[in-house]
Amino acid sequence: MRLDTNTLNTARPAGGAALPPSGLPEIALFAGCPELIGSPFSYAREEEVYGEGEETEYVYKIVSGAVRTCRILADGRRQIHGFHLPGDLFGFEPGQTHRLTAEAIADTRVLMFKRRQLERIATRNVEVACQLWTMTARNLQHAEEHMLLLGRRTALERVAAFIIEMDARLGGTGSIELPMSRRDIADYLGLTLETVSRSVSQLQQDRALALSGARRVVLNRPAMSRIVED
Amino acid sequence: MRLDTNTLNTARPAGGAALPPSGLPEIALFAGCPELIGSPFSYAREEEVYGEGEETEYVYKIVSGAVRTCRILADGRRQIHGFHLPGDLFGFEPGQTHRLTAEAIADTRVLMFKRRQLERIATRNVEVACQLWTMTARNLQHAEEHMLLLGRRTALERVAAFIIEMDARLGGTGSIELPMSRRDIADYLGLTLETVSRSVSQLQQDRALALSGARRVVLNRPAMSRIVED
DNA sequence: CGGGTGATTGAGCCCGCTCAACTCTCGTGG
DNA sequence: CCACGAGAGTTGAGCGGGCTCAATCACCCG
Repeated sequence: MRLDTNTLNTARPAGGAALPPSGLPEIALFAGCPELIGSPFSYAREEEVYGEGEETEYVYKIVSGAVRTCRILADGRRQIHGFHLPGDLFGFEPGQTHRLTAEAIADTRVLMFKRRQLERIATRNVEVACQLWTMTARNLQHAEEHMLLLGRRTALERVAAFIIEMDARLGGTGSIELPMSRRDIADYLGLTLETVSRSVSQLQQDRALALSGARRVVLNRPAMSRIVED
Repeated sequence: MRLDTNTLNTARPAGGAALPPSGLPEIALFAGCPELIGSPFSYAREEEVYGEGEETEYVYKIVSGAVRTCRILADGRRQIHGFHLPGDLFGFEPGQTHRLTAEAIADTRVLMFKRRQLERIATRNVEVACQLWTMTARNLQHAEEHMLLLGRRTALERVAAFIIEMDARLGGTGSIELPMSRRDIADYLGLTLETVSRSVSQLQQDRALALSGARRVVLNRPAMSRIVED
């Protein structure tokens, strides 16, 4: 299974950590675009970044922490559409208003960019316009992969695919610290938190992964891949 | 629930039928772009238009008929990502290869456009580039809506939402002819064909819709909306 | 040491799946 | 005109994966 990150990756060196461990992340949005400078901002754990229906005024790039974007039905059912990790860009949607809600999963630092300014540059700079389109396309690709998962995968396959995706996005070292709760995972995978927990236990029993605490995961890559193979 | 068509609508007059009932559909892809002329082509029912992994050489615009795009797992599980109806554009994916398979649901006539040529024009014509981006964005929006459906909706809600979506895309008259089989609907909604059939029967019993034959549907819009309301 | 949050585990149930029989429609040919 | 067959759709019976509800456990942080 091929799960691409749904991110425009500018800060992350190929195959390296989520952020350069030493220096600060660059403040410009794109490498070739020094006139786009972001304003640093912070959100506390569980704080809303923007809500469904709000004006799409800013675009955000995560420096540290993590953000979820989701939709909620009137009766409380929630579908998380994606998780955004350090280096990821989010909040860029066509149209005047956000169709999703964005909330910080952990204490999160971001850089904010004026959407208007970004668009103004995109109309002039083909490079930037292309990067924006690529980002939207990558989001679409991720969504397509996720639809297959939601529509046709079993609970065990979903959880395994999720862990593999997270490992890939967090550096691909095979040893990760999940930033989100079981409930968040469940709402991302279209399951209940109990089923997620049971599936993780199952994977551990099958020696496909090892836990230390609930969130620290070491994966047995071959075994995990075998579960989700298509 | 707001379900947008995932189409770049150029041929369809606002609120009108899928195609102007009289004249032929225009042969150019975009209204303001007469140099892009498509070649007519036809596919028989169940014929493949392109397969997963093939080169993305052409973009297609449907003149008549219908096409599904899907992914299939090794064990036969299939997820249909979308249906493409007259006036819709499909086959435009970033990257060198198609990530989805496209097949004709019914005998279908299309116009084919060289992807390369389209991209060449897009780099020069901001208007066209913007339309392409809007199309990708609309596909993404549709995908987001669909993820909520696949992850958090009941079978009855899914089927009701599907009929509403089809009505909207087929003219919004409240009386439609479904071009696809129960199996196709099932693979779109992440259900089995039996469950789709049962749900349709249920909706009929609840007076939310009326059938004549399996594919001709007249909907009771208020009752249908009540079922999927969020 | 409690207290609180998050995660795990257990027991039972139900929605949607599986398997199977039946019906309906429609095209073909006698 | 009906007979027939094939494919699509419907309906029924029973099962099971994932959900619900609830109890327990693990881990922080005072």
